Amino acid sequence: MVESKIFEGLNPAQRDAVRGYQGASLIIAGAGSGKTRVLTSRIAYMIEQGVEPQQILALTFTNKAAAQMRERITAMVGERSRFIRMGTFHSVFARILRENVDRIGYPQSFTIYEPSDCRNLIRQLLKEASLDEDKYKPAMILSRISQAKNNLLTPASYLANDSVLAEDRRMQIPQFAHVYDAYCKRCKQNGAMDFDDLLLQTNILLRDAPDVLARYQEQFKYVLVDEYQDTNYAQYVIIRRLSALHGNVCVVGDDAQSIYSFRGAKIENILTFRKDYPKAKTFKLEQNYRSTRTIVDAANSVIARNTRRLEKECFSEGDAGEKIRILRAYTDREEAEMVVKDLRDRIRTSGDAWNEAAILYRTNHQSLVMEDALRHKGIPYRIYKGSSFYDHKEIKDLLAYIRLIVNPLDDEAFRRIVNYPARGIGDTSVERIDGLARERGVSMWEAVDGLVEERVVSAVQKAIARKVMDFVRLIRELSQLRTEMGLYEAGHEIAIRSGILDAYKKENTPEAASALENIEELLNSMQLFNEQVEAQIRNGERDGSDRATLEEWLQTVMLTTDQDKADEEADPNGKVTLMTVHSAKGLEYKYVYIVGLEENLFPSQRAVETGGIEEERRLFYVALTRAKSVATLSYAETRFKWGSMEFSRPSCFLREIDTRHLDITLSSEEDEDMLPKQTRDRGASKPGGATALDELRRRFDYRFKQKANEEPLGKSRTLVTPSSISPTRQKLTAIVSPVLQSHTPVAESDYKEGDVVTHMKFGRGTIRNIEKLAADHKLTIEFDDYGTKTLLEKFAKLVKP
DNA sequence: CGGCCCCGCGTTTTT
DNA sequence: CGCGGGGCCG
Repeated sequence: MVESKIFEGLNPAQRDAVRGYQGASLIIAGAGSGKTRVLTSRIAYMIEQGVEPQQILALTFTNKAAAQMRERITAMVGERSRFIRMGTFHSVFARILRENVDRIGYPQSFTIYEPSDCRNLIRQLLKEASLDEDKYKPAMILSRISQAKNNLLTPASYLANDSVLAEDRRMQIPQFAHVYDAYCKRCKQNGAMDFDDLLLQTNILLRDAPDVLARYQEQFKYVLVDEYQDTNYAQYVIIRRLSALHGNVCVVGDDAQSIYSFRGAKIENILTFRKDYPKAKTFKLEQNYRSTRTIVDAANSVIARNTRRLEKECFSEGDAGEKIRILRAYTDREEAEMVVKDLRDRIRTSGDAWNEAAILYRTNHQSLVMEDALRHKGIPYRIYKGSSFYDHKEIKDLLAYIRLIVNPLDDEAFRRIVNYPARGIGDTSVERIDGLARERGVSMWEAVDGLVEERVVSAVQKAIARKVMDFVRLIRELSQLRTEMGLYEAGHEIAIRSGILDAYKKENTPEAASALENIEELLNSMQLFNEQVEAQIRNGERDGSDRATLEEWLQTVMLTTDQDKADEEADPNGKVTLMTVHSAKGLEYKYVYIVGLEENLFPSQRAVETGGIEEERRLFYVALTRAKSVATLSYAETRFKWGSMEFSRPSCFLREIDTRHLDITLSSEEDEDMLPKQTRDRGASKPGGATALDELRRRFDYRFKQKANEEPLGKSRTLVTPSSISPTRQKLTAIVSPVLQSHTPVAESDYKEGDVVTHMKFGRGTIRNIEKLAADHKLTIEFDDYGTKTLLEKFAKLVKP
C-alpha cells in the first residue's frame, strides 16, 4: 500500500501517532518534538481516510494555535478543513452554549463578562452584604470563585461540601459561599457568563440536557485536545462526556510543560489518562528537533528531579552545541548590562537578526531593567505582554455600549456607561436605580422604568429621570440601527452617538490620540469580521440570510486576545523579544537568556512555600527548551524590590543542571569548590587549595578596593560597571557560587549608630540602625529631608561630613 | 460631580 | 517604585 504524502518526513514514532487515530490515544510530546505537525497530520490523515471534517472536534487553548493548525491542515487536505470544529475551548463551547442556552435558563443574547466586570460585581456584592473588603479581598474572592467553577462546584454543591466550607473558615472568609451564590445568581440575572462559566455551564448543559449531549456525542465522532496537560477539571469532564459514545479521544501534551496550575490546570489529567481510558494507546514523541544536545540534556537533568512525571526520554540528534553559561552579577542593573552586552556581542559576531534572541523572566517587572539596558545600547526590542485590548478604558467603554445594546440585562455594562460620557447621572442616581433593581429583583435596565413611575418625584428627580430616559432611548435607537445597517457602519454609529468619539476628539492629548486609534482598530475588526462572514456565505459554508451580527462579533472579540498580531513588525532586522517564561511556551529562539535565576524569584517564594516547586521546575524546563542553539542564564546577588535593595541567592535550579552542560571557566582547583553543588552540603569547604571563601574575598577585594584606591579614600564607593571589568574577570563571573553567601565574615562597618552622613541624593542623615549582613551592612538612615530609608553600605555612596 | 491626592499593595495569566 | 482605588474637597 502506498503511504500517503502526509507521512513524508515523519519519523516512525510520529507516523504511529498519526496512523493510530481509532480509539483513545495519549500522545506524549516532548518539547520541540513536532507535536503540532503530528496533530495536524493526524487530522489530515483522518480526513483522507474518509472521516467527515464535521465529525472532528479539535480543542486548543489559544486562538493562535487553532488558526495555525487549521492553516496546516488546509495545506494538506484543502478547503474541507473549514468544516472541522476547531477552536479554543472557550470559543467552541461559547458557540455550543449560544445554540442551547435556553435549556439552562440563560437568555440567548447572553454576554461575556471580562475579569474587570467580575471584580466590579464582586465589589458590589460585598458592599451589599456589608462584608469588609480588607478581609474579603475581591481578587481572592474572584480566584476562589474561579477555582470552584473550574472544579465544577456550583454554589449548591459548594454549600454542601464541608471541606471547602471549613477551608473558608480557616481563611477567615466564612461568608464566601454566600458571596459565590449571590455572584452566580446576579450573573444569571444579568444574562452574563464569565470565562469560567463557559466551561461550567457547558457541563451543566451536557448534564441536564441528555438530548443535547447525545446530539454532540454523535456529531463529534473524533475529539482531539491540544496541550492536555493544561486542562482543568471542567474541561476534563467535558472531554469525557463528549467522547463517551465513540471513545475516539486523542490528547496531546507534555506533562513536563504543565505550568498553569494556578489557573486550575490539573497535571493529573495527563498523568492518569491511561487509567481514565484503559484501552488507550500511548505514543511518545521523544526526539527534539529544536535544540542542541546540550540544551536537551541539560533540561532533562533538571526535570528528572520531579517525581510526578510520565516516563519519557527526550533526546536531540543535533550538534552538542555550546555549553550553557551562567552570568553572575552584583545587582539587577548589572545583570541587565551583562546580558545585553552578551546578547549584542552574540548578534554582532553571528550576523543574526535581533529577533533571534529572547530574554525570558519570571515576573513582568523584571523587564524594566532589561529595557533600560537595551535602550541604553540602542538595541531594538519588543515586549510581549499578555494584555488584552479590553484592558484599555476606551475599548471597555465602547464594548460596554455594544454589550448593553446586545443584552440590556448586562448591569456591569449599564453601570459603566450610564454616565459615560457624562450626562448628569451621578452616583446617587445610579445607586437609586440599583436599589430599585435589587428591590424588584430585576436588572438595572428594567429598574429604570420604576424610576419614572415613582409617585413622589421632586423637580430634581424628574430632571434626572428624564436624563436616564434619554440614555435608555439612545440605547434603544442604537439597538434598532444595527438591524438597518452593516456591522461596521453600526459600530461607527455607536461610537459617534454614544459620544465616546467626541470625548476623545475634544481632548488634544497623545493618550486621546492613542485611544482613538484603538477605537478605530476595534471598528476595523468589525469590517474584517464582516468580510470573513461574507466570504463564508459566498463559499456556501453559511446561509445567505445569516449575516454577520453584532452579537457574533462581540462574542468573538471577548474571546480574543491580541497576542498573535503582536508578532512581527516591519523591521527587517527584527527586535529582541522580552517576555515572561509563561508567555514563551510554544515559542523558540536561537539565543535564549533566562534572567533572574534567584531563590524567591525563580523559583518564586510563593511556589516554594506552597509546595509548588515541581511546577516551578517545569517552568524552568519550559524556559530552557525554548533555546535552539544557545541558552544563557543569569542572576544578580542584589535586586531592587519595591524600592529597596534585597539580597538574593542563586536559584536552586542552577545547581540542578548537570555540570557537564555548564561552561565552567575556572581552573580545576577552584572548580572543586566553585561548582554548583549537587550532593555536598552547602558551605562546606575543602581542606587545602583555595577555598570558596578565599575566592569570594578576592572578588570583593578586586571589585571594591580597586576602585577605592583610585579615588580619595572615603569619598565614594562606586560599583564597578561590567564594562570596566577586564575580560578575564568577566569570565570569572560566569560561574555559580551558591555555596558562598551565608558564610562570609564581614568586616566591621565603617559607621556606627548615630553617625551623621551625607548621601548624594538624600542629603544629610543620621544612622539609626546597622544590621550585619552576609557581605555588607544594612544601614537604616534617617534623612533630614527624605525620611528614613534602608540602604546598603556598599552601594550607598555615603560621605562622612 | 469630577478631580486630585494619598494610601496600600505588589507571581505567573492561553480564555 | 508605580499603579489603582477610595476618600475627600472644591
